[in-house]
Amino acid sequence: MNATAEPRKESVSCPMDFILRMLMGPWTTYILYNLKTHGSQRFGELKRRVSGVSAKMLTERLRTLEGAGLVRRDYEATIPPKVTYSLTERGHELDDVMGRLAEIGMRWEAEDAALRSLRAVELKAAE
Amino acid sequence: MNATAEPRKESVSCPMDFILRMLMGPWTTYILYNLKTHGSQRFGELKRRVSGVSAKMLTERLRTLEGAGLVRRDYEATIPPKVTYSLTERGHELDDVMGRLAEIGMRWEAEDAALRSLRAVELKAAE
DNA sequence: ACCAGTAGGTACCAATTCGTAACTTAGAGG
DNA sequence: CCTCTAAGTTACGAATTGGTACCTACTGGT
Repeated sequence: MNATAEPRKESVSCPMDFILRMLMGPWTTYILYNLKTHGSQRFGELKRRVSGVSAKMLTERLRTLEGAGLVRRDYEATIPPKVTYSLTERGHELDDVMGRLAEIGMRWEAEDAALRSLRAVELKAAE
Repeated sequence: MNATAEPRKESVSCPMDFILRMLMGPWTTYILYNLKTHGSQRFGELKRRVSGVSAKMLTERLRTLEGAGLVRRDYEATIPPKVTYSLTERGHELDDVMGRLAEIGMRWEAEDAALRSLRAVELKAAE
């Protein structure tokens, strides 16, 4: 975390920042989640599963993930081309952290929901 | 994600997506890191530490973090107003995960650097 | 002949994002 | 009286982003 005045843009420094920027790109979590739970998949298959994503975005995200070594791309130049994506070893290194994040996220969501309904009850009682 | 009428919002709702979207906002990791390592701080202090951030962004990020319950905002209406920010309990729940992420990020960075220099050496040897 | 599917690439377009600059409030110091 | 400060808020504007539409090449179905 360098202190002094720098055009921060490319003076990366925080390793968390880099990795989070990767994980959090538009559809990234959905893509990684699908690759993790459904295993190796073709482009179209993945696109259908991550419903709503455009081909452009999916391609771009997959290329980025490939560049970071999280995803492997296997290209078969058969006549309808067949491209298969899967998680690499490195991709699987995130399983643990992602699991914890998901767990925390769900817990917070539940806590917040409980708080909200509690407040709703109090409001009703106050009437 | 975005605008156009999505079927997605409530159907899948990856809890990780929510939490990552929070963590990854523009300056968020720097802010959380600073609050964690330097403890409770005033706005200006924080702004100086997270060098490069604009007041607008910092305010917006802090408000979001406050809304998510990760950060506490203590406002003293003294004449030059004094506003102090600190991590909440919930904010500290991320310490562990953030640490792991940072560790993984640094390891990957080191691995990549090693690979690059290895390749550089090979290139030189091939000449 | 025409359409669909496979895995994209490219051009364009609208919306969102983020930075900059100016304004605020009220007291303290000169 | 004038300016400075802290912690913002608001308005404006440029840049980035992500979607849509259209393009490739090839084959199998009707």
